[in-house]
Amino acid sequence: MPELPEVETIKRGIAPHIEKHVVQKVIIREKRLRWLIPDNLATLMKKKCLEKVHRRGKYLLFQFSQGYLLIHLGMSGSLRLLPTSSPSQKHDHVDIIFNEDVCLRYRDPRRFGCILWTDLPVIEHPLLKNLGPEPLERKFNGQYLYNLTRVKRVAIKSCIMNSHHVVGVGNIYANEALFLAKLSPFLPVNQLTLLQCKQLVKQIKHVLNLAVKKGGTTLRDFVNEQGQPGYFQQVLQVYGRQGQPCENCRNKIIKTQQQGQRATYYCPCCQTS
DNA sequence: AAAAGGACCTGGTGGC
DNA sequence: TGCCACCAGGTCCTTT
Repeated sequence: MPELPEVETIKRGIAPHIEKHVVQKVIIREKRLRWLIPDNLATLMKKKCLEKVHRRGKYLLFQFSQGYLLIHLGMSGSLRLLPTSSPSQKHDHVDIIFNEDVCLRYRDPRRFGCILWTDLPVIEHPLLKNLGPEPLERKFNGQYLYNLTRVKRVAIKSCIMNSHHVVGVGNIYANEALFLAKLSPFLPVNQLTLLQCKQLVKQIKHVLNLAVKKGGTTLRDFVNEQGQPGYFQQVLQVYGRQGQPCENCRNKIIKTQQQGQRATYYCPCCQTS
């Protein structure tokens, strides 16, 4: 389930191998992702030079000599670099072929991801233009979070997972950051003090930076561009640890469904405010 | 207006 | 062994 660290890991892995290369061929085996892959995508991309790979939130942006390819991995998507001759398997929906040694292969069993093309300046694309700041940039700071939340009453966990407020924080890292900041996931955001906002932002940045360093989190199916897992799951403090002792106070970690939505993991002893 | 819930999708798991 | 219900989760859309 790729969150920001996983997408960043993939970006760093693939970029050196495909930047400044020209697309020779695009194979689309299944176009029914979250939205249909455009019919003319292969024509649009053929013979175009990939200038640079960017990331915005959990989106990968492939900047071509003209136009951008947008890829989102949903929760089960992966991008790997393979020799063009390697046989495709089930759920390998798209190949972007640069030469016989370099094929960028998109796999997504659950098809929650998307592959789209835009000729607009990419930040004006409807999927990107309303996104909040990048969590690792200075614009995302305690004061920003404090100002944003004065008139809202949602639970803090929902707030930081909302991509209009800050991008890239999914369920795993939201749970982890709240634990490290010693904040209850259910706390209404307008009750946060400025100090608490600063602590939470600090921990979000900390946990994301550490996860990038570890090459992401692999719970079930995340693999990097080489098909290898990440190692951040070894550092997880609460996510997936229900019934196990809190590393801080040894009380049991609790798992609940947050308003029937995503699973929330927390320590009821340490995360009290 | 904000918040909550629904929908999309498939593989893995656990119960019977 | 087989069948089935259920869960996982990112994000847009719809409903409250």
